[in-house]
Amino acid sequence: MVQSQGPESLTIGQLAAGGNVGVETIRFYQRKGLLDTPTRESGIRRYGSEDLRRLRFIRQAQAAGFTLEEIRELLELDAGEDRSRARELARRRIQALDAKIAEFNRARDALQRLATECGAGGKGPCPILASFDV
Amino acid sequence: MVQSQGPESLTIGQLAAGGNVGVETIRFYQRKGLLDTPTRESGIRRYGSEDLRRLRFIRQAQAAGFTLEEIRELLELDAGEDRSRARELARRRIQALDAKIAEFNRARDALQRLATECGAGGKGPCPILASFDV
DNA sequence: ATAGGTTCCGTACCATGGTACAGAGTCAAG
DNA sequence: CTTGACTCTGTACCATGGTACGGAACCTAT
Repeated sequence: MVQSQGPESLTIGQLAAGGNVGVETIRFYQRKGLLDTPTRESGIRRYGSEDLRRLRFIRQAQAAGFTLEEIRELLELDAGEDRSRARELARRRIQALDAKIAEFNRARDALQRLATECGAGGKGPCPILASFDV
Repeated sequence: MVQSQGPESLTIGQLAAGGNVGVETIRFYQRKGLLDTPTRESGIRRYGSEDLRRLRFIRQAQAAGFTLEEIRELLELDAGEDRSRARELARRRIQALDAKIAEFNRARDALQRLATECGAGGKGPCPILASFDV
């Protein structure tokens, strides 16, 4: 096992574990420009807590529905001066999220209806298609 | 222009238009077993309102987060007798939807925070990563 | 009867977000 | 000083959900 040398000197495997992703995913993000590839003093590259923070951000942002490409832009923006662009991206995404949340709630209702009707002890097939005919 | 002959005799193009998808998408769904491929009396296949209903169901179910594979199963179930299986799928999906809705709400809050902090007229970069550090 | 828009069928290609090697190098513990 | 775990680089492959295209057949209005 590779021994830890503090939070500022993680191997790629430790970084991956810390972000709950596979090593290959880290490399994939590096190729996409989402994480940078540190220079190496020895044969092995070392990562710090900032990398871990970025990695975790990526996963959060993904969960918020951002694409990797959008996340790449957000990461650039985080360092830059363009406040309006960041606000714009956030605003758009909030709208998309609101739409999705509403849609999911409608779907939830339809499924609830389905589960109820289907559980009502009747016989024959469940009216699956019908349960979505709003 | 191809003339309509009533709701029970749609061309693939009309079906596609009615379901708000492209013709190629219909064919794709046919290949995947989500829609069936009617026999043709003449050189051109004809579709009916039941096909349109299935097509619309597919889009609804997709919006509810079902994969095409799951949708295929739902469509089979709709005709069959296995009420418990359908209920099970619905139940699982409701749980997944609830989780997603909660996640999206959290993300929404983070983005709202970001937009606010970022819009507060300060100078320098927005604390994008920080806004997701819960 | 011919031109145009559709349809048919097969196959190829695309984006997104990874995942899986192979072969060589590195590193730490025993 | 070897062994075993881990890393590095490059390239290939995967699933999902489509989208595009070529060439032939078809169908309808003129």
